[in-house]
Amino acid sequence: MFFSIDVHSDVAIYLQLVRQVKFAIAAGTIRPGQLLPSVRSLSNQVALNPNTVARAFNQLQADGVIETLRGRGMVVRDDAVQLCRSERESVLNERIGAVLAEAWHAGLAKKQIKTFVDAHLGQLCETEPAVLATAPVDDDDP
Amino acid sequence: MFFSIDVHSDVAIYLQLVRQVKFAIAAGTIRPGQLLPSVRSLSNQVALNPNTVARAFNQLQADGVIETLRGRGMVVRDDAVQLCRSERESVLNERIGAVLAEAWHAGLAKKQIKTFVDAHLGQLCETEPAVLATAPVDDDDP
Amino acid sequence: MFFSIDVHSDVAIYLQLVRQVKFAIAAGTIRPGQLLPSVRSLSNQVALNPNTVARAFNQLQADGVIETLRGRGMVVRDDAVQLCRSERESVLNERIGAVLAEAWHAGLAKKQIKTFVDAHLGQLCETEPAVLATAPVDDDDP
Amino acid sequence: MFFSIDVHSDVAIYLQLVRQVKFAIAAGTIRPGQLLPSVRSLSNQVALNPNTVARAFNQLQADGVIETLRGRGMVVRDDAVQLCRSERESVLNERIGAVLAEAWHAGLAKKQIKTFVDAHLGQLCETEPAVLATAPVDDDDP
DNA sequence: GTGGTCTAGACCACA
DNA sequence: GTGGTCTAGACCACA
Repeated sequence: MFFSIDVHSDVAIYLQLVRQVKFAIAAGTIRPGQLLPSVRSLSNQVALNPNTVARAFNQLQADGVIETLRGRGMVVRDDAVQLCRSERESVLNERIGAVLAEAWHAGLAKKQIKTFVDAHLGQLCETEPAVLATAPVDDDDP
Repeated sequence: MFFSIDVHSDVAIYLQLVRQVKFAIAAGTIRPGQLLPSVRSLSNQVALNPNTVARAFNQLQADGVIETLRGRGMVVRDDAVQLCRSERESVLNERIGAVLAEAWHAGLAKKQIKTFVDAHLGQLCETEPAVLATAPVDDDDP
Repeated sequence: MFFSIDVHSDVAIYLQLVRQVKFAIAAGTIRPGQLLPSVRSLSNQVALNPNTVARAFNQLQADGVIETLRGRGMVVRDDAVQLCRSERESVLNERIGAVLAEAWHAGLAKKQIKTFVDAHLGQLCETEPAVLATAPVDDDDP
Repeated sequence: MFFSIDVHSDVAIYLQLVRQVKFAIAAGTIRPGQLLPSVRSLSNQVALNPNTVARAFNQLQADGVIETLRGRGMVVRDDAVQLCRSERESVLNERIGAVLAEAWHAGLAKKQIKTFVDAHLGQLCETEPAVLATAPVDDDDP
């Protein structure tokens, strides 16, 4: 389980962790029932203060993605996959809509916007979709 | 000169002001040589803390979009139009690219992303591009 | 706005704050649109670390009860009253049910349980319901 | 000897064990002189950490409910029945009082509280009090 | 070993 | 002035 933290990002570190865990669950890289690394071990691994990691786990718990097993650790909930998947889609869909609407209201022509979009989509095509796409998961996966 | 501020947005209020001014200049709604309202009057009009408005004006000045006319106020610079236009395009292009890349890295299929984009673009088509399109400006305008 | 914290309680301090704010909103002591005391002032008032107060506010925000106004503070949301009221009722109803069920499963006779309940309800009758009952609020209160 | 452990409960597992043993003794399901299963066998049976079971037994011993028979194991003490019964009543009585007082202080009307109580008591009536009622015990039993 | 809570103090953007 | 984030370190119950 690998996480890449960008301390210079404008997104809070603990939120970067939250997002990455959710996306990993949506992609099937992390599975229900799986025990997450402990706060201490993960904070060592990513060189963060344990409180920061704990805050991320706290958020994930509040979001219904993981739950704590007393004295054992945090485990991914059974219904986390569908939760994370639908959240992923709706969040990204909204964000795409917001950006396009902003461009439109800023006065960009629709044709211009389309040109931008196609250029970016073309670039994405060249690189493979990283870990996530290599692990498409069916719910009835072994 | 109308501004719509969303206090619930995750974008700082002063940045919302900056962005709207720049976009209005790019679209020709605000023109070079035009005198901006004073900090005091504008802060009254949009019910904002004067500090917030002043900060926005400072930012616009630092970005080379407006300049002070001694004793008269802030005025839009002659070269602001091309500045704002090119910034508008590059900023929006970058933002579009970032969102699409995020969706891609989150594991969304390219086809899925395209579906989202097309749906949003379709909706935009229905509404006219507001004030901005009604004031198309040539670069050699003032 | 007064809060009473019991540091010896088995309920976490920040949760005591959360609960008291919610109940005060449900009772009408704190109203929508009202600005909560700042983290710093409240932490001084109740002699707690600011982080602890911030954590409570954070929880309240996550629960949709309050929202932050950038640079101004935390404000009670418009829909907080009905939220807190329904939560108050459901939470307490559940807790009552749980205790009665526990007593029942522990082998207490129903008659015995009723005796206990009536004795306690009788005692409650003697004391007035504190601040809360003296401030029954209609939504269309001035 | 059956125990039902809820790992999601906010009550510590070892305390769930302690409570269930005490209630079973109060109800006569477990009787004085009876040998409890060993820590090892019980931890296997209920799939718990042996430490957890041992901790429960320690607590029961500290509470004077069970005692060690050298080389044979833990046995229920002769005076455990009256101990558990009186504790059962006082504990449950206190807990009922606490919940009702909380509801009262939260601003619920007394009438409302009564409605909740009666609804729950009604439901309890429908189901028979499980194992416990089938084993009514006299105090001078063993 | 595990997570939960609390304190203390720093730095930041924002209004 | 406001809240948000992060670090550092302590103590606790629990398994």
